[in-house]
Amino acid sequence: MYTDSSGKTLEDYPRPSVAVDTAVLTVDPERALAVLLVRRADDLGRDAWALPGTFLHEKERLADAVLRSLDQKAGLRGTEPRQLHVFDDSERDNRGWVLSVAHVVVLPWKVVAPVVEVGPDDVRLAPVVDVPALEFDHDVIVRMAVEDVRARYRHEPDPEALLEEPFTMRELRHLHAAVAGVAHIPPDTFRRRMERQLKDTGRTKERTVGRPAALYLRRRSSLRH
Amino acid sequence: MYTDSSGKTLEDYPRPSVAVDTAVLTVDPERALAVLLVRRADDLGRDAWALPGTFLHEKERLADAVLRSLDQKAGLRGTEPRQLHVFDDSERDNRGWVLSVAHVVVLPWKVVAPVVEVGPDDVRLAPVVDVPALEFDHDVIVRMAVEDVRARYRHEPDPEALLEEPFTMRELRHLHAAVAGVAHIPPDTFRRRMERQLKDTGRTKERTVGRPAALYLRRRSSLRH
DNA sequence: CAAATAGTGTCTCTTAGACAGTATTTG
DNA sequence: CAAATACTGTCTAAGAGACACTATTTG
Repeated sequence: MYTDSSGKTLEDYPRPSVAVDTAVLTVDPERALAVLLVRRADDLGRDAWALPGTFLHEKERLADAVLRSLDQKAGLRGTEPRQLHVFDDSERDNRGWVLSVAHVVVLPWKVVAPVVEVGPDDVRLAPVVDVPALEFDHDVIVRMAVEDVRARYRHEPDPEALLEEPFTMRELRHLHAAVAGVAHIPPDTFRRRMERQLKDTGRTKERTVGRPAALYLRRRSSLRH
Repeated sequence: MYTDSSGKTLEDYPRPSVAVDTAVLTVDPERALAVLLVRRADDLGRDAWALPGTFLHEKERLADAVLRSLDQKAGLRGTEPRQLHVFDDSERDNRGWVLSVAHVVVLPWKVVAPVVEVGPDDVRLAPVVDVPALEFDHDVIVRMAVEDVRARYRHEPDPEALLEEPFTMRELRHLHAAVAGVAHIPPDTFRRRMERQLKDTGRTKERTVGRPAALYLRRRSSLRH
């Protein structure tokens, strides 16, 4: 057995339980940024809402634990979790000493909709502007997740590949407004900022009211969808 | 004992060892951004270099473990660690399943100098442009730490409070050049960007060659120093 | 005075924002 | 044609970068 500089072995150190908790964000048809919540019986047996999470399995990767918890709790698959922060207050979970690695996952509405619409009663979406009180420090995780995603959408067109390609400038703009949480983004300046970062297909959207809109692709087309 | 939704208790889950590893960055008198390394006997008993780190104690906060490891391994105190990332490859440490929470700490040369100059032989600084091969994934941690600090210095004057107040624009500019890893920053545009974020003392530096320079304070003066 | 350093005026370029105009479709 | 939507031209303001100029000190 290898030892560290003090001659102790790994077994000589206390080990915390390690959990992952995930803010799953999506944009609903009303163009609101929303987060997925799961029902959870709290200390007193009352219903409460929390983010989906799970404890780490033996030698499991954190991202795999995130995907496993989303599959088990909400039947969601195939995503790319990003780490946000480790919550390490020893009192944060009254079951014991639990570190939680907070993650964010962004999914298209098309993927989330079936889960919350026809799925079980203990999964729901809440708009991020109106999240109910959550268990543990999950309110903080939601805030960090929203900030993270908004920062990523600030300068790049749809970095999470929420839109199906090809898409129009209008669709892209509405998506960015939803993520940013604003009602309106000026179309002309938005176009000029984004156009150089997109690939023009040369095609236009057919059978529309008004002048047909050009169709674009992301430069680095996502493998998703 | 509280249980989770599956009826299992905390003890039913495997628990990884959890470590912290820290990139301590400073700017040396030659104006190079440098990282603190500690000597470590590797698998074969040969000398190798690594970042200072330690295993978490019972219910200890991560930031406290970072401070404890810096005190023990290098005699450094009084800092504000920031989390960078959790490294979770189960094979990353051949002693067993170890999660490592990487941190970055930025310290003034005045604090680091005594440790590396008169301190023990198994602590040294390496310029970040020329870091030797490190144990584990510590090379990656150094890269992330440097990126983190550079991003923080991009738009704000000395956010880590490396300079003692008051300081001149020239001192601030040289510091920012060191952090960014460039030989020169154009003085006029640098001044215009930073001046509005500083508090002018109205005083000037005495007994200098050339016109005396104005002395500035950070707006939100640090509690350190 | 020369040398050295501090600081300013100003030009160009780029970009965001605002706003009005032109272009192309449906019905 | 009107209505609707897509797109462009152009003005203004702000900021970065470059460069020359002025200002204030020491010796």
